[in-house]
Amino acid sequence: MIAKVSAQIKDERPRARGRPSDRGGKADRAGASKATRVYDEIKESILSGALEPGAAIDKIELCERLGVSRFPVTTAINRLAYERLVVIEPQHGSFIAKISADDVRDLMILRRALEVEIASEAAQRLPPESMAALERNLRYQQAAEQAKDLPGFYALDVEFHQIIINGIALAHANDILEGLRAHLERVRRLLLTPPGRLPHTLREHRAIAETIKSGDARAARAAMRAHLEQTSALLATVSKQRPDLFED
Amino acid sequence: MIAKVSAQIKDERPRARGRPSDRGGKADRAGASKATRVYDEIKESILSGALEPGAAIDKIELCERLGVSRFPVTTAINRLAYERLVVIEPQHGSFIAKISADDVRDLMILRRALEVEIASEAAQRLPPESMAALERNLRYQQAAEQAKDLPGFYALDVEFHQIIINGIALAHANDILEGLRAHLERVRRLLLTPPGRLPHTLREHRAIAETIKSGDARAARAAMRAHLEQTSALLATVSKQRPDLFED
DNA sequence: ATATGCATTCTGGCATGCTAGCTTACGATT
DNA sequence: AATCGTAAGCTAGCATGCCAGAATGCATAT
Repeated sequence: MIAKVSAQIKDERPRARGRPSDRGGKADRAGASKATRVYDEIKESILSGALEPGAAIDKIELCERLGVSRFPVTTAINRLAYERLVVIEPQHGSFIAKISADDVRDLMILRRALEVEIASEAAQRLPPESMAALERNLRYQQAAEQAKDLPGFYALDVEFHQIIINGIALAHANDILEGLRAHLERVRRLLLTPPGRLPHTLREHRAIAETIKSGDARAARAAMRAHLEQTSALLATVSKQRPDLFED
Repeated sequence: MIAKVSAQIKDERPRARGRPSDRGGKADRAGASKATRVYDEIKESILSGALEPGAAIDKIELCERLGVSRFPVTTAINRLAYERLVVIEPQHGSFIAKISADDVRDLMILRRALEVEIASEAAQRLPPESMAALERNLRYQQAAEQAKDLPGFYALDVEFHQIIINGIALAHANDILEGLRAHLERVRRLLLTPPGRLPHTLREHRAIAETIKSGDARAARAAMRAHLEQTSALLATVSKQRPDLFED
C-alpha cells in the first residue's frame, strides 16, 4: 500500500454522467470535476456581483483558495469566456466582462423571441406532468407574493419558465436560455425589482399558464410576449436610473 | 466583414516558435493561437462530415498531425464540447456528437424564433449600408442561381442572413445563431438541397429584403417565417428519406 | 462452453515548469 | 523637465509527466 498524499482529494466520485453543463439543478456540486467546481464557483461570484465587471481575475489566488492547480482554473475561465462572462486578453489578463446597456436590451430581445416561440410550442404539446408542475408552482408563487418573499418569488419565477422549457424537451433551447439568463441575472441582482410588481407578475404568469393549458398557441404567444415586454420595460427604465452600473 | 469565431478572446497573435515552415498546408489563420487553430480544424472536419457522428477523436494523432501538444487539443475539444459538437466521456474518450432528428427539428424552431425577431428589428433599424449589402448580395444570388452554382449560392445564402444580423448589431444573437448554424450545417451537407429550389429560395430572400426595406416589421416577420418554414419542411422531408443518418 | 476476474492499455483530468507577449516603471539621454 | 528606451514583473499559452477511471481481452475457474 502506498501512502499517497493526494491532499484534499478524497471523495472524488466522477459520476458516469459528467456533462459540462448539466441541467439547471442546484445540487450538482458533488460529483463534478474540479474544473466544473471552479467554474461554478467563479460563475456564482460573477452573478452575485462579488466580482465586479471589469475586475481582474487573480488565478493564483483562486488556485490557493480552492486548493487546485492552474489547470482547472484555466479550463473554467475558458468556459466562462465562451459564454462571454469573462474576457481573456492574451498575455495580459482575464477580466469580468462589463455590462453594456445595449447588451441588456439585446439579450431581452433574444430571450423574448425564444420564450414566445417556446410558449407556442408548449400550448401544443406540454405534457400533463409539466402542466401540473406549472400549477403547483403558481400556488407557491401566490404564497410567496402574500408573504412578500421577494427572493423566494424570484426563484419560483425562474422555475416557472424552466418548467415550460423542460416540458417540451428542447435541450438546446434550455442551454441557450441558461446562457442568456446568466447575463440577465447579473443585472437583475443589481437592479432590485420593485416589490409592487409582484401581483402583476403573478397575474401574467397565470395568464401564460392558462393559455398554454387551453392549447391556444396564438394566445400563449401573446401572453408570453406581453409578460416579457413588461420585464424588458422594467429593465430599461430602471437601468436608465442607474447608468453608473453600465459602460459606454 | 467576416464574423469572428468565438470572439471571447480579444486579440490573438502569439508568434510561432522556432518552426518557420510548420505545415505545408494553407496558412488560413496564421495569427491565431494554437488552440484556436486546432478548434477550427476539428470543427471544419465535423461540419464537412469528414469526422462522422459517433466517431472517436484521436487526440494523439491530432497532436502529431498538427504539430502541437495535447494542451491546445484539449482546450479546443473543450470548446467544441461546450457547443455540443463533441461529447466528452471522462476517462473514456471524446466523440463526435451524434445527430438526432429531434435535435434538428428543435434547432430549426430556435433559429426561426430568433431570425423572425431579427427580421422585425431589421425592418425598424437596418442601416443603409447593410441594406445596400443585402441588395448586392441578392444580385450575386441571382447570378449564382443562373449559373446553377449550388455551393456558391449556399455561401451567399448564409451571408444574406448574416448581413441582417450584423446590421442590427446583435452580438449575442450572432454568436447563438452561429452555434445553431454549425449544427444545422452538418445536416445540410448530408442532405443536399435539391437544385430546383434555388429560384424559390431566391424569391423568398427577395421578399425578406423588400419587407425590411419598406420598414414593415410585421411583413418582415412573416416573410422570414415563411422562408424558414420552407427550410424546416425541406429538412424534415429529406431527413425522413434518410433515417440512417440519424440516431434514435 | 460459459462466466468471472484480472491486467493491460486505452482515455481524460490534473499538476507543474517553461515561453513569450504585454504593461509598467524607472533610469538614461536630450 | 520631458521623453524615450529598457528591464523587470506580470499574464496567458503551451509542453509534458503523472494519476485514476474505464473498456477490452485474455486467462482461469466452474
